[in-house]
Amino acid sequence: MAEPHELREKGLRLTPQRELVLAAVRDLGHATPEEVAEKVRLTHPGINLSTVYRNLETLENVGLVQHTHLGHGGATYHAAEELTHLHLVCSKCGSVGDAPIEAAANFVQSLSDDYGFKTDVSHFAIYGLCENCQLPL
Amino acid sequence: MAEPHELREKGLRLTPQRELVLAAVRDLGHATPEEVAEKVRLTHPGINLSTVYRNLETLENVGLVQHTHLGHGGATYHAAEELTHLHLVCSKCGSVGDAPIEAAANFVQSLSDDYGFKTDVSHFAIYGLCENCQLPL
DNA sequence: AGTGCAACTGCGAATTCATCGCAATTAGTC
DNA sequence: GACTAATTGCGATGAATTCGCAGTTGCACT
Repeated sequence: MAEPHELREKGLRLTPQRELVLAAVRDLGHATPEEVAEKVRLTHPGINLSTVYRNLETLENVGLVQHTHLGHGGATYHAAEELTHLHLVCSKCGSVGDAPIEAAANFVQSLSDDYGFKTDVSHFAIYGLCENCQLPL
Repeated sequence: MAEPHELREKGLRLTPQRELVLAAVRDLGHATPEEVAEKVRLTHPGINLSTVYRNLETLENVGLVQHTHLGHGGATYHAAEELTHLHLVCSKCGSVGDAPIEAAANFVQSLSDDYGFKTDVSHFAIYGLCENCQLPL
């Protein structure tokens, strides 16, 4: 069959490290580079952190993964196909909740209509207080 | 008269550095700590970066300034009274556009109704493509 | 299967950004 | 004018990310 691997289709070389990084991102949902490295090390202990960073960047360039800024400093990565939700980041407890993308549809539309701004929903993070953290102390 | 200084009203000591940091944030609209330091150095060359960081933190604690994450790593600070707009951050050119908060009112409301999530509009950054960067190459 | 080249990896060093400890200074109080 | 605690400067420290380079390895082409 010689079904070409998805990485090869993107013009990338197929290395164990690269496959594992992609798999880790898919498994983890969203994860920091550090977490990805940790996951990869389960099956490939020697992998270097630089390699993880470089592969995340490469995979992002070909559109297989994407990153989001969920607050503080670090970026978190997720698989590109998994763009079915918004991230609701709690500024207090740091939890990351989900909401369907449709919840933002009207908002996105009106930003486009009124300001010519095309909101990139995939790079979208929403800050606030989650339900739990609103409870009285 | 003896009109007490706004900083003293908040229980803070009135130092030249602190005043200048606050003034810089107000002048600059939004700025990184580094940019604030640069601005302050125009009139107070010796100011230390740590002092800027500490004062930004202090001023944030008493509610005179706030910070937002506009993307990459760094936080940007703005005066608290200037919370009248959303930040539309262009992922390509990095420009930061404005839109009135009301543009998000429905969206915020529905997140609250449907998910119990209280969106903190002041800490809100919206990623996407600005009008210019949508133009054909 | 063997060869060659460019892409990729590992590793350590270098950068960048933010925080911390401590001694000297200084604002505000009496 | 003197006292005390807050604040500053400065250098060290720490975390996160990037970079240079030499060695390795995928894969295209015999």
